[in-house]
Order: sequence, then structure tokens, then C-alpha cells
Amino acid sequence: MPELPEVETIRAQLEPILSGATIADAWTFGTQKFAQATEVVGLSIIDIRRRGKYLIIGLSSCARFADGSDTPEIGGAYGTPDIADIPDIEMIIHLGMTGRLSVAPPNESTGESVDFGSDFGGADFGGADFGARVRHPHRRAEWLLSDDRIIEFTDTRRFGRIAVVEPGQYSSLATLAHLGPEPFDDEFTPEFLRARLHQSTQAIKTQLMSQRVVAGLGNIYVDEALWAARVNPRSTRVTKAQSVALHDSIVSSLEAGIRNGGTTLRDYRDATGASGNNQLTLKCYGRSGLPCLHCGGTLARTVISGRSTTFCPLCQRRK
DNA sequence: CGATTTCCCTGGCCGC
DNA sequence: TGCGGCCAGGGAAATC
Repeated sequence: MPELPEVETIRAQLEPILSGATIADAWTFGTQKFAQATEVVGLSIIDIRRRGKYLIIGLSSCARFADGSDTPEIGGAYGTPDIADIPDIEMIIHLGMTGRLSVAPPNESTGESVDFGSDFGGADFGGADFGARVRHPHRRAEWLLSDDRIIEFTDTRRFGRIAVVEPGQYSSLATLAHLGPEPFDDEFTPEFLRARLHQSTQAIKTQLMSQRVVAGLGNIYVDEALWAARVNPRSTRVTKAQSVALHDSIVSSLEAGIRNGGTTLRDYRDATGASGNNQLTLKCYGRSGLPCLHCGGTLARTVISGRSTTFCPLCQRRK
């Protein structure tokens, strides 16, 4: 499931190849969750940023860049734009559980049908601008670029979402509107973490999953971070020492995820179609019944706010 | 208003 | 081999 490291991996791959591209046409699967994808036709991509698990694609009707040219200068870290303009429009993409983004080259974009393999059997939705084209059966949106490449959004389980908004106007996306700080920002400190956790009586895992305390954690990285910090997922309070350990483990588990190209358990692929490698480094998630790598006890499974949770009953005792 | 529960989706897997 | 049932889970909506 794409969490912050997976979304960041995809963002870093897409920004250099899509900055400056102009969207010539768009197609969407016929449901409300993806319908707004067509509202960006005619606009140019000026940057691709990320907040938590949300991709934010900045678009302008008249792309101008900081150096005065009409082409972007690539190289900014974490989507920092080198563009003078503030986007006219933002397209927000959430990958949900199974969302994938990729960019098809021109020779696969028009003309002959694309062979997706015998198990797909996708229907031909060919239109005038996209040409005759067999779409993957779980394709939810496509954007045809003026250079004939196609941005493809595929989402088997349709938990993803696409929204087009005025820049910074996120009231239609409640979670994004109330998103906590980025885990790598200076604002996110052990003191901040502890203070925010103590504002609610909900279980720590529930709070971290809410995105309101800190942005970007999902089920995998939450379980990893709580285990590494030896904090019980049902705790409602943390000591100062625990807040330091938990802050550190949140940051380091997410950094490891990025460094390893994301976690592929089943569905996740990056923008090139490649699997990540972080699943090889997981020490807690999915290991219930196996030995705890801290204390040798047996990791247990429970359910917290409807989510499968793995933890060590011995070294993650409630305090 | 905050906390909790339900629902959306589909493919993979299990047992019979 | 086929099939019913269950599980995975981010986030929005409904309910408590």
C-alpha cells in the first residue's frame, strides 16, 4: 500500500520527466472519484510535490520558469520547484491501496493496440485523440501529453482519488486539509509529537494513522516505528524518553523506506513498474508468530481501529 | 464535537 | 475444479 516512501519514490521519478509537459487530452473511468482528472486539459505541469501520501501536481495555463525559459530546470529536492510561478491549479492524486502511475512512451500511445497480456482482456475505449487503444481493465485515468506520451493511472480496488482544486484549497479533501507536518520538517519534534498525542485519548496507533499528528504513515511504517521505539500501539500516552525514541523511529523508518525504493508486499510498483525492496528489511509488520528481533518473544497480532496490527507483547508493554 | 463503526472495492487465498 | 467466505486497508461517511 503506498505510504509516504512509496509516494515519494513515484514523485521523484515523475517530476523530471513530466515537468513542462502539456496535457492535450484526458480520459477517466466513469466514477466520481476520478472524474475531475479531465479538468486539467490544456494546462502545463510546472511541478510535482508531495504532502503525506498525496501527490500534488501544480499546473499552469502559461508555464514560465525561474530562468525565463519555457523548459524546467530539474534537480530540486523533494519537489522544490525552480519555477517562479505559483500554480493556477493543483491536481491532487491519492493512490489509495492499489494505485499506480506510469508514463507510456509515444510508440505505445497511439495506433496499434497495446498488448497487456492474455489475462487482461481489456476493452477498447479508443477515442479520437487517444487513438485506437486497449486500456488496462483497471485503468482509472489517462492524460495524453502534447508530445504523445500518456500518463496512466491504474487502481484495481478504486480506493484512490483524483481531485482538481485551486492551489491550497483542500476543504474538499478533509484529511489533506487537516494534515499534520511532514515527518522530515523541523516542526516535527519529539516535543510536538508528545504534545499532540496527549491531546487525544485515542490509541497511539489510531492517532498516527489519522495523518493529523504527522503526515504519511500507514499500517506498515506505523507498526515498524512503534516496534522500533518499543511503544505499545494501544498506549494513549508516552513518556518523554518514548517520544524521543518514537520520533526517531518514525523518521528513520520512513527514510529507510525511501532509500529502499518503497515496500512491495503485493501491489506496489514505482512509476517504472519496478518493485521496491523495503519489504526485505521489515522487522515487525507481517511477522506475527515469529520471534521478536529485540527480545526473542513471539510477535502477536491484534486489530486496532479495524487495522491488522503486529507488535511484541513483551518489549512493547503498555506503560 | 470527538470517538467509533461501516463502507467502498477486488484479487488472493483457504477450506470444503 | 469450483465456489463461498474471508481478508487486506486509506479515507470518507455514517453513527454513536
